[in-house]
Amino acid sequence: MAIGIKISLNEGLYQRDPQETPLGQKIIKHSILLIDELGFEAFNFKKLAKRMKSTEASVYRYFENKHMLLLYLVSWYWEWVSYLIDIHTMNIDDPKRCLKIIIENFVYASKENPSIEYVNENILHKIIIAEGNKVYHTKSVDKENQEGFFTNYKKLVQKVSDVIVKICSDFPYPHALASNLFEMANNQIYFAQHMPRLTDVVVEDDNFDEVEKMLEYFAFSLLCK
Amino acid sequence: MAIGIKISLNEGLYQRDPQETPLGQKIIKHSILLIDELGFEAFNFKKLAKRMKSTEASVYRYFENKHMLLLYLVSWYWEWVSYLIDIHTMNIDDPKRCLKIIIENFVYASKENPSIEYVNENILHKIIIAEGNKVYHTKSVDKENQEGFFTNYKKLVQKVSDVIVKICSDFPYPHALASNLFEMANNQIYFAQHMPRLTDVVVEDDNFDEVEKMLEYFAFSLLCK
DNA sequence: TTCGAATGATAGTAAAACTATTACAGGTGA
DNA sequence: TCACCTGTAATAGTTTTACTATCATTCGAA
Repeated sequence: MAIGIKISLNEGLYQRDPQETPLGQKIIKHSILLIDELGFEAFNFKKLAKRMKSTEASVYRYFENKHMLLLYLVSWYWEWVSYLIDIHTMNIDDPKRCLKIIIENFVYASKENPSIEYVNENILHKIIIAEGNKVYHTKSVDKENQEGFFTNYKKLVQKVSDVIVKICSDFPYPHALASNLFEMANNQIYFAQHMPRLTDVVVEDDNFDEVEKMLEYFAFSLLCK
Repeated sequence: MAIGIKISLNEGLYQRDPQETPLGQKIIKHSILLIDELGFEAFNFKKLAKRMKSTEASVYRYFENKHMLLLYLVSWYWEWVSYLIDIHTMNIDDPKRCLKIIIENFVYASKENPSIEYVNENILHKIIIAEGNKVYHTKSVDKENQEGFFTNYKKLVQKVSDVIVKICSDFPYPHALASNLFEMANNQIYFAQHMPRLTDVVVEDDNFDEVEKMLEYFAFSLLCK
C-alpha cells in the first residue's frame, strides 16, 4: 500500500500531533514496541524516553499521559482497519463477500505491510488484543466519549453494521453484531493464546485462520437462517 | 437464598482468607464499594484503609496488592454465577431451558439478594462489567493461569459448554460460544450505558431485559438452525 | 497468667507520574 | 546580522503510589 497516507484522528487525543515531527513519530514507534514488551501497566514515559534516547518532558509535550497515548494508538488502529476495509471492499458489490473481508481484516489487520514506517502494524495488533479495551474501561469514558475520542470505533462499527443490514435487512442487532465480531476476534485470539480452555480454536504464531473461520461461522449462521 | 454458603476459591489468591475474619469481610465489603466509586485505577489500599477505618498494613496482610484483590472479587463472582446456575437448573432437564436460565444469570447475577451480607452482588456486578477483564489482561496471565487463578472462569465456561452440547451435539464451538456469551453480556451492557452507538439495545437503571433477549436471540439462532 | 495470633500505629523507601525552569540550537523575518 | 521563536534537552523538584518494616496492643485459647 501507499507510503504517506495520514491517519486522521481527533485533535484532542494529543498535545502536539506526533505524525508531524520526527520526534513524534519516534514516540509512536517506540511506544508500540515498549508497551508490547512491558505491558501497559509497567510501561511509563520515563522508560520510553530512555529507550528512545529523549527525555520524559519531551514525551509529555506530545501526550498528556500514558492513557492518552494508548488511546491514540488504539484510535489509530480503528482507523487503520477502517481504511483496510475500504480499499479491500471498494469494488465489491456482494455484501456477504464484504463481510468476509471485514472479518479477515479484524483478524489479520497486520498482514499488510509495510505501510507507515514508524508503525509496526503487527505489534500494534498484539497491543490491541492485549490492552485494547482498557482505553474505554475507565471512569472517564463518558467525558472522553463526549469529546469524540471513540469516534473511530463507532465509525468502524457503523460501517460493518451497514454491510450486515445489506445482507439481512431485518436483522435486529446489526451494531451489536458488528462490535461483538470485533471484540470477539480479539478476545478469542487472546484466549487461544493464554487460556485455551475458554475457546475451541487453536492459534499458533501468527496463524489465526481458525478464528477467522469461526467468526464467519457465527456471523453467517446468524444472518443466513 | 441461604445465609452462610462459603464460596470456595484458590488459596493463592489471598495471603489470609478474608472470608474467615471480620476484618477480611470488611475488606471485601468496602473494596467493592470503593472500586465502584473510584474505578480500579484510582482505587488503592491507602484509601481503602481510611474508608474502613483500618490501616494499609492490615489490608496488605490479606492481599498481596490491589490486582490480587480484584482477581479475588472477580473469581468470587464467577463462582457465584456458577452457583446460581446450579441451583436454578437443578431440576430442569430441557437444555434449552437451562441455557435461558444461564443467560438470565449472566445478565442478572445480582437479582438474588441478600445472600452474603458483606458482598453487595449488585455493585459487584457493576465492577465485573466495568473492570472484570482487567484481571486477565496483564503480563502475568500465563503465570497466574498456571497457578489456577482462573479456574473458576474455566469451570463456568465448561458448565455452559456442556449445556450447549446437549442442545446441539454437533455445534463446533461450544466453549467459544459460552465465553462469548459471558463477555458479550458484560460488554453490551457497558456499551449501552456508555457508548450506545456500539449496540442496538437500550438499558436503563437496572433493566437489562433487552440484553437478555438479544443474547437468547444470538444463542438460539446459532444452535437451532 | 501467659502465650501467640491478629490488628493497629507509625515510619520509611523507591518508584511513578507528573510540573517547572532554564538553556540551547536552528531556522525565519525584518 | 540580529532579534526571535519553536522544538528539544537537561535538571530538579513535588506529590502520590505501592509497598515494607518495626513495634505496640489487644484479646481469646491453653
